[in-house]
Amino acid sequence: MIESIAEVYDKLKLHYPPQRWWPGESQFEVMVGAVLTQNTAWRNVEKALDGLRSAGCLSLERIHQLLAADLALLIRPAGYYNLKARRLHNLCHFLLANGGVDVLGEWPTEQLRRGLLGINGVGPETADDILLYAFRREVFVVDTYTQRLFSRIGITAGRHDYEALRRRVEREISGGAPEFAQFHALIVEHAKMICRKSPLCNECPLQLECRHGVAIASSTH
DNA sequence: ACCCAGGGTCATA
DNA sequence: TATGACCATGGG
Repeated sequence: MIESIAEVYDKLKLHYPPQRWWPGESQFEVMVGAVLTQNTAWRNVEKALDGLRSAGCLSLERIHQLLAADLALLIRPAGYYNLKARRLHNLCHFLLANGGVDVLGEWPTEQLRRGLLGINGVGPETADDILLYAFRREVFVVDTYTQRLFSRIGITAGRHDYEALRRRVEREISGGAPEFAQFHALIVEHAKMICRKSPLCNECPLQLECRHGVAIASSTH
């Protein structure tokens, strides 16, 4: 039986290679990816990012200038393109209205987090993606995989409670931003593995999320 | 033909 | 506070 969050991290590190996660040419590209990947497979996000790049539009100024309709066309493979075009514009507006990415880099983490959450289209996970992977702040990202995993193991009582879980991981895992990033990446890697290869509890690689013989890979299984 | 993916907002009750 | 509808493409 798994008892602590640190124990989960240790097991994941033992069974999977170190993950290189969220490669991006710039902080801004990471932020764009964070919006585009909302409820969307990453491979589709890559297509959209490539589209923006090859159009020479993967920059704060260019996206800000684009008409929503044109932007939507460029990010079409990422899905929800009309919605996400608006959200990207909202993000750009926030960045420009506050002096740009470098100036925001000087903000304290809590202030920056509140600012990001104030953007229409940026919720808790997207904000924390940006804080951790674009600004390298000591913030852990709680995504649906994380919630499902911890809920199954019995670490959480199965409640949503995003903030509580985030704080708890940040308190129990030491090492700061690099460790938070690695932990999050390993959770996603693990989720992909069990989803494809071992949907059943008894076959899962780590015997990690086993509980009452129920599959964890998908809530609908 | 279905299921779901590295969510978030808004309208209802 | 808590559900439900909605957004939409692409791969399994």
